[in-house]
Amino acid sequence: MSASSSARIGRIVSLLPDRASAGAWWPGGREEILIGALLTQQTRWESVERALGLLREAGCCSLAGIHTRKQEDLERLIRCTGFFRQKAERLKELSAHILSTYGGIGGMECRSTEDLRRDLLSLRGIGEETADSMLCYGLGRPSFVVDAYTERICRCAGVAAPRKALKGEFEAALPCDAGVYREVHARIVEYAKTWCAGKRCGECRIRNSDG
DNA sequence: GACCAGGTCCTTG
DNA sequence: CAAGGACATGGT
Repeated sequence: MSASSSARIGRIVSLLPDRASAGAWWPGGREEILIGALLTQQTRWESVERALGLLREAGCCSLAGIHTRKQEDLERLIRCTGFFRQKAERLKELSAHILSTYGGIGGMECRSTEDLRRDLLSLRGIGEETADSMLCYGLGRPSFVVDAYTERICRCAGVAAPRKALKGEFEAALPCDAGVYREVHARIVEYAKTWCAGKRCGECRIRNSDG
């Protein structure tokens, strides 16, 4: 990890505008956030909100609710998020695992972030991004989330590195704080949604700034 | 109709 | 280890 990579990351962060919306960028209780983190894979957030709403109405937007409900019902409720068969199955596996291993989400509090991350990654359907989203947004742990937008913004800024490396670089460049990580990640996504897609990409201030 | 979305897993070379 | 396909719906 060179000093210059940390500086490059710092420059990217400094160029990100404040979020347009105030308040929590990823709303919901801890369990809903874990559920949403899985549902949001390769899917628009609007679809995830729709599915979370349906789960709430059905009274199963919780680990216990997911655990109890028939897989077939879950598939119907989360259908709009795509990959609904896998996701329903994986939500059930996640819920069963947390309930049996920790006795509930509260039982995760006394474990180290490293242990929790390793544990989440051992579950099917939970890769690095999803695990970090769960840790950072759901459990308040300082584990920086690197997603497709982060990778894209960094590449545009001349920082071409695999996601795993980018995670380390952001964590080295930022204070170790879950709130800071959440805010930076949120800004990256909000910025990228507007400026890193379609024809506006050419106007991107990050792409056009010199390192 | 093509292409993409806040990925992950499994199979091949 | 890199590359490619599968998983699936919904919006532009």
